[in-house]
Amino acid sequence: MLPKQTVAEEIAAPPSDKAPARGVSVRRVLKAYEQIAEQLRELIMGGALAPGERLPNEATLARQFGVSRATVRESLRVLSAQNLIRTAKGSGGGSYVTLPTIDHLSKFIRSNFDLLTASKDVSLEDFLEVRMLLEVPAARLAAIRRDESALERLAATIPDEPLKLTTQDQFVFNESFHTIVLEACGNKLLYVSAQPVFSVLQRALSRSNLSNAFHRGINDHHRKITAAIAAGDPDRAGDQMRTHLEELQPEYDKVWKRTLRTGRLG
Amino acid sequence: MLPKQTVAEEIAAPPSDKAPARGVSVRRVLKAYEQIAEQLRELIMGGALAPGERLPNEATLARQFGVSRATVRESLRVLSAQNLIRTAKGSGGGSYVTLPTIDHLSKFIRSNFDLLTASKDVSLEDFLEVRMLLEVPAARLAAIRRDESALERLAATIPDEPLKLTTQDQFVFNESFHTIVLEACGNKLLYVSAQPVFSVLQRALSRSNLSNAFHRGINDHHRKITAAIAAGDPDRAGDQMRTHLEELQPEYDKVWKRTLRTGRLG
DNA sequence: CGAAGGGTATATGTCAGGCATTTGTCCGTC
DNA sequence: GACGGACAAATGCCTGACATATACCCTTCG
Repeated sequence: MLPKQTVAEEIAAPPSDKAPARGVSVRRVLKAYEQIAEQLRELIMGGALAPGERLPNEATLARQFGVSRATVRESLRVLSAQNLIRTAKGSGGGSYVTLPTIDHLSKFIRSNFDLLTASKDVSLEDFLEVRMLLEVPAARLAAIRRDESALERLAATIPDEPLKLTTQDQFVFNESFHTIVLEACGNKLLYVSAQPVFSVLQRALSRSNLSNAFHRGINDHHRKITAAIAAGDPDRAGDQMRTHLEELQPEYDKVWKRTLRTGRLG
Repeated sequence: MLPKQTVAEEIAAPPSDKAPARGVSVRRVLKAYEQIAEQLRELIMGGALAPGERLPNEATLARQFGVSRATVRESLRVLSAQNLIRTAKGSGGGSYVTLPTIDHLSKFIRSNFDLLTASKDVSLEDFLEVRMLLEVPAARLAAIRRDESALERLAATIPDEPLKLTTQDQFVFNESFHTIVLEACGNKLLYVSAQPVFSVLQRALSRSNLSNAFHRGINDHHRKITAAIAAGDPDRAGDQMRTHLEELQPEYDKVWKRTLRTGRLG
């Protein structure tokens, strides 16, 4: 007989989707709401249901799929958790197909990266490494593709009187600066890849008490990077960003372990 | 009076979460299942509910939150769609906290990137740019951190007799090669960032008919990259990867628009 | 003594039906 | 023409019940 395995154990090591026990290929029995969600999902991904389009109402879907309304609703919750549909009450309400926005995606990735920090799979060094890989080129690209509005917004993230700000406010400025650099690089895919990485690191730092000198130093860096971008000098912008990140590293080292110990959300 | 706005219009441009209509800060009314999902989610993210831990059964949750079982279930579907819990039937069943795996995350990101290609926000150039940014350093790192097993698996992805393979099989080899390079770089965060980008591009190509000469060329590149990694020469590995990607670019150009026209899943 | 087999408790999965609430629309009134 | 109320169309949520899968225990038989 097959070795006994309780549900709890199976959940710890779930069976792979495509690896059958033996040669024959079989699929796990899918619950009704999974099948419905899957079908609707494919209709959306395949373009059969265009963004903005309205799905049939729940009662109709229930009839079409031959299930109860409760089951349909559970499927719809799955889809809406993935930002594929939105649902509204009332007349003219119903479920509408939506494309996930960059920000949805960014938020989702970030919260998952957050969880990765808790696992042993990914280390602080990994985060810093990827951040360096993405933000240095982003600064370079920003210098090449800069426009007036980006430059203005960048300048606005560097406070004139840093000493008058609380640490929390400092971090708001800080976060804005890096976000705007990523926006200014003109590549939304790069933005959405780098933003969550930065964001996780940032939040780790934001829970520590940092000296005024530290914040002054950061603002200095930011000013230099901004200047290089404004000058349209990609090499200098990249170098400045690299230096900036390298000098931050020791601070992250100090804070990281404490973050893990205190728990993820604190 | 405020301008009229129907549900459908509101869905096209949903109100920002944090931007209040006027000075006072108010929150949108949350549906019951949203509140419950949010609470449970925070318990998980905050570590109050550890991975592997079992949630109370649905009836108990319903009592605790003061709602019906159906409402609790809709919340649980949301969480399980985000891979935060898994649910099993039967005695010893219930909902167990799980951390999303790297592969879950990768898959999810990929399917969202897929949708991005359909929007006008992200272009082919953006994809190629990010891919270059990530895979070139990945090849460099792989050369530095390589180990025996990775080298073996890399070699196995380069067929000796490419002409005997179907196009589809070629792509399986192809995909394996790049995936293994990303794994061999030793940074799981880099892996999970780069894999979806690569994957989207790859699938676009895989629907076109490519010449045998093309496949031979790719295998050649792969061989050179593998050799550089095996030799532990990061500079050469990076250069070879860059060349490889640059030479692929024209092919993507040819295929991309057709992919968009035929629809995403076609 | 050990293995096989059945019973049972415990959960989730699904259904049916109904009432509450929200919201767009239509229509009548002033 | 503006205002206001009735109405229709959806989702939101509830109650109660039955179906089904599964772990665990207990009995029985080789």
